[in-house]
Amino acid sequence: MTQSQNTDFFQMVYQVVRLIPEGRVTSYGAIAKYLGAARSARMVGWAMNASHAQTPEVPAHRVVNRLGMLSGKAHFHPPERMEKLLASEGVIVVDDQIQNFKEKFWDPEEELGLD
DNA sequence: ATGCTGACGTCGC
DNA sequence: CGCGACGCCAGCA
Repeated sequence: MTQSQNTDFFQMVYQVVRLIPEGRVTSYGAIAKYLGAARSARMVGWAMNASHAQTPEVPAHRVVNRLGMLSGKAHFHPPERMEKLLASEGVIVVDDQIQNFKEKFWDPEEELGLD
């Protein structure tokens, strides 16, 4: 935390999202919570908005709402790209809903460690 | 400069 | 147990 803590929030989100292993998914709130902004889940999604501009392509398709629903699917290029990527990684999506979401869920706090 | 919206989530009633 | 309102912060009208 020696660094700033302003707009770096976005960078933090990208960082965590990039750590998501293939075939796994996480939720905006999980990331936000891990960053210490559980009430700022919206910002996580907003960060995803700019994620496409990031050099290391951020796997935003691995980030969904806590319901396992492809809420941001409509924001992809094209929208079907999201489930296509997920399906390519072994994540089954039906009706914009991830199957076995709880099983595919990847919690940064649990995988990366609380700290 | 002010206000509303937005890829969500939690708290309240 | 179901629905409503609020909070978070940044971008855009």
